[in-house]
Amino acid sequence: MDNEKVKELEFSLSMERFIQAELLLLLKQKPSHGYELIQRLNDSEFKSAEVDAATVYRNLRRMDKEGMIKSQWEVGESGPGRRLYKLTAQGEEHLIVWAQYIVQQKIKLENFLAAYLRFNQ
Amino acid sequence: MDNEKVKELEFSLSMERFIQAELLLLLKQKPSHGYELIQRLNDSEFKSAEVDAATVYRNLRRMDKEGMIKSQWEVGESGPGRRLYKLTAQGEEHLIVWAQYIVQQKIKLENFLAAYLRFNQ
DNA sequence: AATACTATATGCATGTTGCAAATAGTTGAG
DNA sequence: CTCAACTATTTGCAACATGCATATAGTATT
Repeated sequence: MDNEKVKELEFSLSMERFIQAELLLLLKQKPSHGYELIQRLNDSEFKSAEVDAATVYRNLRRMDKEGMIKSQWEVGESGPGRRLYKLTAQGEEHLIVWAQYIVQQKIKLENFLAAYLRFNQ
Repeated sequence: MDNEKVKELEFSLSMERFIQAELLLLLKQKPSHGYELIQRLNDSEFKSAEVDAATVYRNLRRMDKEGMIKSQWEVGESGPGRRLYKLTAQGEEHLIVWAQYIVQQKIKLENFLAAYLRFNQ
């Protein structure tokens, strides 16, 4: 476990940018564009509330700039142009860090719930 | 499960105010003041990084104002004055909602990890 | 021509955090 | 006695992420 990198995430994030992890995973499964990712997010098992489109587009642009994903403008046969995103090698590594971080967060929640239940019975 | 109330939390929080849940639980276990709560948080099983004092004090004041906890100024035999916090009935209810919310978040993380592992093997 | 759907981007107010710094009483070391 | 360290709380500020609303624009349907 690369605890150093998990620490880096810990530093600036709580659970806020969880959407990034979701997007990276979806893009690992298959390249996609923003609009489609929004639909896939709303279908996926790991969603809670309806996602906000602006948040998705903004996070995609950020990850693009940071090199985790790369985009390519597509003028399809129909509909407006769209930006097709693909996961990069760097993004794949980042997803691993995310997974480690999420494991830790899950443990944290479990510890909380254990303490909560222990005290409630 | 009171999904309406869990929804309310969902609305404005991601995982940011998780510290509130931790504080409510600690105060349910026993009344405490801010400085002590910081130490208890750093000892507790459900902590991740070192907690920031300002964040603790601010959240305590907020929850005080909102009626989830109530404070009482104490001039001890030694050391500077301190604010002793106790959990209120309303706070106890709120903690239940938090626990429900945390269960949901935990499931969300598990679903993510399941999808991640499924795709990685 | 009007409406709906696909598709992306941006502005703005709001809320939370971390760090730093201010304040202040108490205790212990030299 | 004085300086440092510890207990204890508060406030200011910049940074950041989000949600909602809005703008833009191409395409398809009625």
